[in-house]
Amino acid sequence: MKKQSIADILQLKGEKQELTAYGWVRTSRDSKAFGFVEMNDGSVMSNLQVFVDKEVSAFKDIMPKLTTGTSLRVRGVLVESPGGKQNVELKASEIEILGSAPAEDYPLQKKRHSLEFLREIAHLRPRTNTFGAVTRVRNALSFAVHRFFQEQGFLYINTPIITGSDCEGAGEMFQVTTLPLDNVPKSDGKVDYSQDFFGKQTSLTVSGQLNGEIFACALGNIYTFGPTFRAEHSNTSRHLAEFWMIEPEMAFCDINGNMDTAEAFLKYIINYTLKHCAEDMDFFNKWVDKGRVDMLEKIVNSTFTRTSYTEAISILEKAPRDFEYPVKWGIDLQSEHEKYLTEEVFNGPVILSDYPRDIKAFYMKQNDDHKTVRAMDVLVPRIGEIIGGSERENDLHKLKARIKELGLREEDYWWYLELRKYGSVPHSGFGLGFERMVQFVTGMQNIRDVIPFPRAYQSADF
RNA sequence: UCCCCUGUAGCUCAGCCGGUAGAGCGGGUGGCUGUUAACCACUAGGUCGGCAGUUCGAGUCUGUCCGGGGGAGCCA
Repeated sequence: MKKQSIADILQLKGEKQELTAYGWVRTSRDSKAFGFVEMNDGSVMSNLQVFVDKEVSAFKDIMPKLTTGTSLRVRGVLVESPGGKQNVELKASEIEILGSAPAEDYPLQKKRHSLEFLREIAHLRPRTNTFGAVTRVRNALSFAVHRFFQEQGFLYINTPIITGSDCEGAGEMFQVTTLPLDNVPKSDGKVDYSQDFFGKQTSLTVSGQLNGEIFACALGNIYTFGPTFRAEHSNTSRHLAEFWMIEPEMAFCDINGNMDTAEAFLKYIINYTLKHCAEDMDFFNKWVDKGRVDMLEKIVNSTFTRTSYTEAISILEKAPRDFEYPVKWGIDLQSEHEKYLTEEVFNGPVILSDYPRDIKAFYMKQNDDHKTVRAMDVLVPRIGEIIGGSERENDLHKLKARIKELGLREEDYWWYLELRKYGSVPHSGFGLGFERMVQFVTGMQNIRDVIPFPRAYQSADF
C-alpha cells in the first residue's frame, strides 16, 4: 500500500477507514485521560490532529514523550472530528516514536519565532509553517516557470556555471581556481593562469545570457534557469551572492515581443501559484502581508502599464515630493524612484523602456535617436525592478563600435560578434531573479528567507 | 563599502535620573473527560555580546571589537 501523506489523508472524509500516518509533532495537549497531538509532514500547511485516549496501550508512558519535533508513525482510524477547527482526525490505536526530540533543548517551540532566529537554525526552519509554505510556493513557482516556457515551445538549456569569459560585466565575479593560494605560480610578476585547472582564468557565471543568445540564434526560443553568482559586497534584503535566475532569449523578436512575453510570463506563474498553493497563500496573506493575494490577483487580471524612461523621468520631475536623489534625464532610476512609480503613480506593475544608452549594457540595441537603447525593466510594488531585459544589438558594426567606445576588448567577444556576422537576427530576452519573484509572491521581506540556504557577503552557513 | 538601529533567561521583550535583574511564552512537576495560541497551580533558568575606561558603584555612561537588523549603493 502506498504511504499516504497528510495532504492525502486530509482529503478523505471521515469514513472510519484505518490508516497509518507519518510526520513530526507540531504541538500536543493532554489531560489525565486523553491527549491531542498535531502532526505535520510538510505535504500541506495543515496538521493532522491525532486523538489519543487512555485506551491506547501505554498512554501514560507515551503521551509525555510526544513533544514538539518528535517523529511518529501513528496507526488509527480516521473519523470526523467533533472539534471545530478540523474536519477529520486520526483516532490512534498505535503510536510509534521514530525519533524523539527532547523538549528541554529542541529549539523550535510551539510559538512564533523571529525570522532572524530561524535563520540561525536553517537546518530546522523548514519544519516551521512559514518555511514550509515558502518551500511549497517556491516549488510551485519553479514548476510554473518550466510549464510556461514549455507550453510556449521554449527549449530549456543549461548554460555553463564555470565561465572563461571575463566579459559578462554584470557584476563582481567569484574566481574558480585550483592554484595553491599560499604559493601562486607567477610569470613576469603576474599570476600564471596557464598552470590553472582550465589553463586560463575562470569564474562562476554572473549571467547565462550571452551563452543563451548562442542557442536562441540557432533554435529560436530558449530559456535558462540556473544558479548565478555575484561577489558584490551587497548587504540588503534583496541581494544574495548565490541566487537563481531565469533568462529567456527569443530569436526574431523585438522589444515589444519581449515585453509581451515578460508580462504573460509573470501573470502565468503568479496565477499558477495562487491556484495550486491556495492554503499557503492564505497563510502569507494573513500572517506575512495582508492584502498580498488581492494584489497578486489584480496583477494577473491587469494590463501592465508600458511607458518610456523619458516619460517616467518627466513624471518624477513633476512629482509632488522630494527624492533623496534628484531626478533628471540620464540618471539611473533609484529604488525610491522605481517604488514611487510602481506604488504611487501606477499602483501596479509598469514596464519602462528605451533607457539612456550610457546607463545600460553594451549589447542592447541602439535606437535611431543615438541617445537611447531598447532596454526594458519591469517594476513591481515593494521590490522595484524584478525583470530587466532588452532587444539585443544585432548589427555587427554598431555592436563593434559600442564595444570599442566602452573600451572593451573586441577579441573577448569574438564568438558573440560572430552571431551577428553570420545570419544575424533581431532577438530579445530578459532576466528574472527567482528569489525576488518568490519574495514578491509571498510578501517575505528578506531574500534570505526565500532560499533554502542563503549565501551572502560574510555568510555561508549550512 | 557608507548611514542608522540593536545585542538582557531557551524564545520575544521590559528595565526611568547609574545603586549587582523582571514579564510573557517555552521547559520541569502536579491537576484537569474533547483540546486546538488549551486551561489552572507550583517551580527552575541570567559573567546583562566581548574587552577596556569613567565612577564609591555600570545592564544603564564612554571607547573599541564582534554578532544581528533596517536603509543606501551595486544589481536580479
